[in-house]
Amino acid sequence: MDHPVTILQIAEESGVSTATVSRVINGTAPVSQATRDRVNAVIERHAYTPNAFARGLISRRSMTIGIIMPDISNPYFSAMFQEIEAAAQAAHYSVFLCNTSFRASTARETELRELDSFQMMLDKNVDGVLVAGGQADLLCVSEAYRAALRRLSSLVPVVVLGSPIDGVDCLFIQRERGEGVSAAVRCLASLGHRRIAFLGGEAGVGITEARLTAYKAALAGLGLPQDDDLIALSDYYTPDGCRAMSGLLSQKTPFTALLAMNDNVAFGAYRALADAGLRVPDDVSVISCDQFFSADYFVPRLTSVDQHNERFGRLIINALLGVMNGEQAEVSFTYGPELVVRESCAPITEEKQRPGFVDSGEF
Amino acid sequence: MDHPVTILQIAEESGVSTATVSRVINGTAPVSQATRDRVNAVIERHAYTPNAFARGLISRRSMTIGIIMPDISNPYFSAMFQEIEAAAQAAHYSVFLCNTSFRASTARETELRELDSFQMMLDKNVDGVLVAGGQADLLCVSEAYRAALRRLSSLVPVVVLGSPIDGVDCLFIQRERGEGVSAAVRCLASLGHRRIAFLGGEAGVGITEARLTAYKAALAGLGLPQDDDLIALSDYYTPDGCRAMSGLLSQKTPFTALLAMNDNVAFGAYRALADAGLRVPDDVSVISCDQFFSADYFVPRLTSVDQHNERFGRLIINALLGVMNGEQAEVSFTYGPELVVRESCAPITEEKQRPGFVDSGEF
DNA sequence: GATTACAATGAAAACCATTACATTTCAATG
DNA sequence: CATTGAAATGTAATGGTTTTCATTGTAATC
Repeated sequence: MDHPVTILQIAEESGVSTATVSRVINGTAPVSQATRDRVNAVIERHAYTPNAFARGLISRRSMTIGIIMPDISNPYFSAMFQEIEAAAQAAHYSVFLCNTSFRASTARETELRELDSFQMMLDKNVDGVLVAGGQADLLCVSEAYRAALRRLSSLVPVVVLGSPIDGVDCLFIQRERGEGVSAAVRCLASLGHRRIAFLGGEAGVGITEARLTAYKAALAGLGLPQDDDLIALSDYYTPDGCRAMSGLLSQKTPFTALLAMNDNVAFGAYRALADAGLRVPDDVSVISCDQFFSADYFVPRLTSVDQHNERFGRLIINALLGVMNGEQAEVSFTYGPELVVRESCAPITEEKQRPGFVDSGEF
Repeated sequence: MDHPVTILQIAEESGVSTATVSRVINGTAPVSQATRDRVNAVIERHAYTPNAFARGLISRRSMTIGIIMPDISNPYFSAMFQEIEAAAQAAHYSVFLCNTSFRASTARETELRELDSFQMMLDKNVDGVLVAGGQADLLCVSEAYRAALRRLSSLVPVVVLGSPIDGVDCLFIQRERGEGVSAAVRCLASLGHRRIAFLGGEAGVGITEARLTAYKAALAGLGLPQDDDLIALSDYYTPDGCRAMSGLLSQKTPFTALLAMNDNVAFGAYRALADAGLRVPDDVSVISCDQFFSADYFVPRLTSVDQHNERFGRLIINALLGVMNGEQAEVSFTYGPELVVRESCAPITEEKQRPGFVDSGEF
């Protein structure tokens, strides 16, 4: 590997001081056209790039934003990441991504990895940190986590997706998360469904609990029966959706419609339903709460709630950039969820009832 | 934001010199137990972390590896990324990810972004770069790209997925890419299929062309008819697969089986087939060349070639780590592709032939 | 013509950790 | 007891850039 060129060599070769070269590069002070041209020519010839370490040492800025996410292979997060990267680059920042959770890891491992990732952010001298969808969105946050977040946020601007934690100086961003579920339940109810199952998500996680609450409230509001046996939590991926659905089916509690946490879970549910010989929407209607990108290609096409995740991604990165600039911007996400009706829901009719799936109507 | 603690403050507060503190932190020279304890206590109390810039300035290492990938939202790449991140972290490196292409971007934009990303890698002072699936895998590489890659690789160790480019000092890793296709074609042929379509992928891209070549060779080897009308290239995503499939169907060229570039494309194909009222595998058999993770959940389950992409991800990151350590390791990927037979293929029978889909057998 | 203002440039300090080199201390060896 | 070697620690140089402060030169103003 060649030894990189330094600003001193550029300066000597251009017959100026390093200060002048620096000024040419950064435009921080006027430099005569002649000198500028001369220096630029030398820079060009050597393809010189200033040493980021030396720069950072003085400026105390790395022009890097850190993003902590559980799992980039999850479409929800990868879509968000792309928005974030694009917006960051537009502001001349690059992003440093840290994955904290793989599908197989335990909650404990995930927490440890997230705590590690905080330290990594400090090690990398990032100028700001975005924490999306980690421990912070747990209903119950450990003391260690709280302390780590407190320390992180005392050293660098931090934006967290989740509900505020006492004594931690971050910007906490929380979007409304129940509306979409309510709309979905209303939609199913309007088609005549009374026994609606809830599928996927993890107990104790903010988003899941919020949706569960909204689901129960919507059922109550519409006078529909509530049955804990119709709630099958698991996780956010396809195998989880399939497993949860199978479990629900083997339980024999009757239902005619289904609310899935996201398209992945719905995909798994389709699979389990097919295995059981049930058809969507003839036997079971399905709505997914979180549209990714492929709902339109499901067979049958999946009715899903578009939560405008890309827009939300842009919102949070801009919020972080704002905080980094010392702005005290108010953050509010005004795009309500939008139920996109496709083919996976049908009105309930007597003949469509699966044998054994009897809604006694006694609730 | 608090002003971070420096090594000098730690030194003063511990009553030693900065050199000693450094030795305590890095273990580079013996320090008496008493001093070590004292210093560590102070470090602990201040939660001191050495400044990465100052460190990097001296060590010339950032302990960061750069990864350039087209699209992290593509499961192929996100799975690879996770392997890479895990292996890198095990070696105490963190990864800096750079996405160069979004679904909507043009080839020209993508090339520019990839060139930019090279510069970003240099700006970030990464210790090594992995280039996966970009321009380098194009059959025809532009002169600008070649020059940029030459420069990059003269300054930092680089591993590229693709075929060697003259005068560029990288480690080029190329895996065998035709075997899987051959196996798939053989499988379909053994079921009696003679007219097999090829779906997805982009013309001019190494992986696509390699598979196309293998596809043609396999057909020829088995004495099956070749028909360019049965080749529908597009891109690597679900909408592309759907579009390509629709195009193929509207063309009316008869076929009874289908080779899809990957599971995304196959998913789109399923959709288009359903739209046309065709059933898998009764009317059309489908094999995907590149299994992601959800093949098992397709309805019907998708027969797909497992290319061991996770293993391959591990191989390339270890190759890069090797190159960074100055090893001249031989790289060879010994895991052949594995055809995982599921439900999407069926033997051809007269009665299953779709009306109008006649294999005249004249080829 | 003297004064002022500013453009253009350079010298040197600062940023913070690491490390080569120097010094001191102390135990072990003969 | 003198000598040797290693352990323990300190001093100061080093890395590459930015930036403050100082200096020179030049044009504008009265």
